[in-house]
Amino acid sequence: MYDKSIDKKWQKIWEEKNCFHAETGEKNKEKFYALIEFPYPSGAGLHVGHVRAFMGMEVLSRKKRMEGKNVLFPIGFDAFGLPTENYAMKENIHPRVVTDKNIETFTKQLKSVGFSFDWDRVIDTTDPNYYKWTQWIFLKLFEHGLAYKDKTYVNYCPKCRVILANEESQGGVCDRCDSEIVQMEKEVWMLKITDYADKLLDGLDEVNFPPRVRLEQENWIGRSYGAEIDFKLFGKEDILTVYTTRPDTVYGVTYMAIAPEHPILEKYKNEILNYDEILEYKKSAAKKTEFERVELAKNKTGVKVDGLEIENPVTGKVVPLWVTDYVMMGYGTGAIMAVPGHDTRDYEFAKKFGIDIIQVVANKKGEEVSLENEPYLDIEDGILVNSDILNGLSVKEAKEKMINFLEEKNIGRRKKNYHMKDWAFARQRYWGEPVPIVKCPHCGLVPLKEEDLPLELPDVKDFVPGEDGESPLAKVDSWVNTKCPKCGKDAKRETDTMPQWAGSSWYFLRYMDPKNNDALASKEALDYWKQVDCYNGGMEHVTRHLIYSRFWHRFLYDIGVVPTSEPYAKRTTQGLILASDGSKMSKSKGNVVNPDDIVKEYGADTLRTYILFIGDYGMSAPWSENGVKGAKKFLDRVMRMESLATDEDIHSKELDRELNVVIKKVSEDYEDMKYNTAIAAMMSYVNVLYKQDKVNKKYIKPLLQILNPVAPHVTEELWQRLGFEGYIFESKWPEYDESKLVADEIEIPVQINGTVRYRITVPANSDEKTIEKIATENPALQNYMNGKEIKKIIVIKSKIVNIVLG
RNA sequence: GCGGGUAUGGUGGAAUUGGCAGACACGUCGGUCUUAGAAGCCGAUGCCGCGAGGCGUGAAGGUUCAAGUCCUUUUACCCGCACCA
Repeated sequence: MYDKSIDKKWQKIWEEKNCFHAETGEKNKEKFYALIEFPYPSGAGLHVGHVRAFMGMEVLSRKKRMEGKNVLFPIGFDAFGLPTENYAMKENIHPRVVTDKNIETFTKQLKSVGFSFDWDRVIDTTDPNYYKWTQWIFLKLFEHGLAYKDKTYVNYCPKCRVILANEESQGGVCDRCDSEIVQMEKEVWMLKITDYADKLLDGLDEVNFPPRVRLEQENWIGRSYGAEIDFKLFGKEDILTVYTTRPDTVYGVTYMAIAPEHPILEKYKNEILNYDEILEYKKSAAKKTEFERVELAKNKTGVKVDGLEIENPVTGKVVPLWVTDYVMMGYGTGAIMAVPGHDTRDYEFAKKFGIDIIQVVANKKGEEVSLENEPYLDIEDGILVNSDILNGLSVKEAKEKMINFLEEKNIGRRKKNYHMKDWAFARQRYWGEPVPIVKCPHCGLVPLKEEDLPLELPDVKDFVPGEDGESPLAKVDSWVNTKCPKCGKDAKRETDTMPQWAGSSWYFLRYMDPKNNDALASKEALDYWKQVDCYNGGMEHVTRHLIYSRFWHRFLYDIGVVPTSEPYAKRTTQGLILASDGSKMSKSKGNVVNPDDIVKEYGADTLRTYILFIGDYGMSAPWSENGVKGAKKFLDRVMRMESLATDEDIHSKELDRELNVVIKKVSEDYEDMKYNTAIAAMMSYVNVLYKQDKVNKKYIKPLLQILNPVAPHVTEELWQRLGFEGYIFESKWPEYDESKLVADEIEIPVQINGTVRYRITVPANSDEKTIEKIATENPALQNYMNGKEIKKIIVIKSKIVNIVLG
């Protein structure tokens, strides 16, 4: 029986021996850096989802160590953030105290599952010795013009009283509390991630990410190729620049449209005859929630601007200007050239407001098509018509020709555009890294000197943020008031803190050298560990943490701090664990499974084995209490092999084969993260051993070794009981013997017209001719002949025979 | 609306990429052990049929000697983005 009391015994030994510590710079071993997304230490404690997410790399790490690699498998805590702060406010405890307590709980829980982390390298993003370097990177970004302060429209969550990045307000709701986001104009710190859009896209070619991860990042960055065109305000000096991906359709422009927030409205308010009406529209548009905007998408609204007209610089044609909220200030230039003939939105708008619709792209034969009910969108093989110099060209040719024309005439230019926006990098909260910048009335924004880092959070009693997005730090006069590092005169500190994603954007570098006081990590450590070899985490971080950290890392590479351009060579993802009814586990539904309970009742190895056996690692799967019992039963059977084991000289060709097959299968499946089938193969092997009265220990020893990464406590215990030398975790990974994988004779199914009818036994390496002969000579064939003749025989060596009768 | 994914027994899930569908496990049934139960061990278990046999991978077509796997059409659910100009 697997008695859970052995868990503690081995965990104590591993801890005392410090077995899983990785030494930087070891020359005679190949390095392997396995990374898991470090947890946020919430009060809820460890979740079975964490265990699944960590187990993938845990198995790989233990295997690689046995294969003689120098494995870095670290753990830490991403501890800044709102939940801790909210809890601290509610209970009136300092977030430092809450964080320390939660980290302690997590640590205990992680150790009770038996994870083989390097506990000497634990990091905590809220430790000043850590965030000193988060601030240092910020200063470098500032120095290189990638951190700037700007007054823009930002996403604001009224409930959390905090500004959110685009990535944190997907779908128009707050990442944290699901409240509706409002747009607010505010001056905040931004990081110029858009400068890195191309590098982030191109870098995807250098790494091994799952296709859907790659795709989501590509879509999120959203690069498009097109042109900017400078339209003229008719009779004025000003121009109205638009961005379009379809410069070929410029002859089809019948009106122009701008976002309600477009500055040109303010500038020309004295000449706009219906300015009041437009202001009214602007107000009502701002009031619409994200939800309403999407819901009402089909019903376009807008107001015509009386008093301003726009001249098409290519055709000279003058068209009306409209204000509409289907044009966004945040994308392109906030203004579009509307081509209702070939754009769905423009078409709907034109139909509703009775604006002309002109066809400029015809089908591939050059025939115009009816625009009665819908726009013509087939750009694949369309031919340009009604377009003067572009007539007769394909869409692709016309685009090129028009862009060249625009650049020649200096009325436009080739332009790439991105969906991704700059990163709003400020939170109006206490529990975050202070921004190391001083606001000086004389010198402007002045960075702190490097030697003055870390800029520590002041110890305060009141963490409640102000009503209108004011940071609680603003209330701490003694901290806010300081001297300008440049001129020495009175100045004030920046009171916003960094967002939660700051600390996690570089933590994988700190693991390489976690206690260094002179650099984020030493050059020696960075050069040795280079980059993460395999990084496992959730899909939910693909457009947040994974983009942010790739951005920071690429920046650090560009300024010569790190030796590789990409932080993660390979990315893998685990699926969700659902509740037993298939719904999501959630605190409110009360269906969360606590790993502690499983460890206490069934032992750590049961939890580990079950979670890996639950299904395909990348797919979600429902929790099953019976499944847990099944895993326990398997481990019990493994333990009971003790009574099967013998030193007697019993050998079997069949067992030799089974053993070599299972070693091969499990070794390969672990690498492919197919843990469920690896465990199934080991179960089958155990079933085979149970058929024997006695089993020589040589058939058990390698099984324990390949099972060790999954069930380290059980295998370590049985290893010791069977008297094998040393500890199993430091034994050498077993190799399989290729020559022993195949049996002497194999059974091959024979199909008649595609249905299996009988089986034949042939020598393992028989050729097609021999197999055909044995198959056709089998008397069973006669039962199916019935006067028919053999039309064809297909023989697939060592797999199948199909005899076609007719 | 666009992009991606999934669908296989009573259940969770396998299936060298076109070659025995249902590995492994749960559940159920039977046997064994026991005074009895539990645990263990052994066996059976896709569906219909007494049987020969037939039918079976969301649905409908197709290609092929052979299809869960490839093609065409389609349905449901999940995930991501969303007026992307």
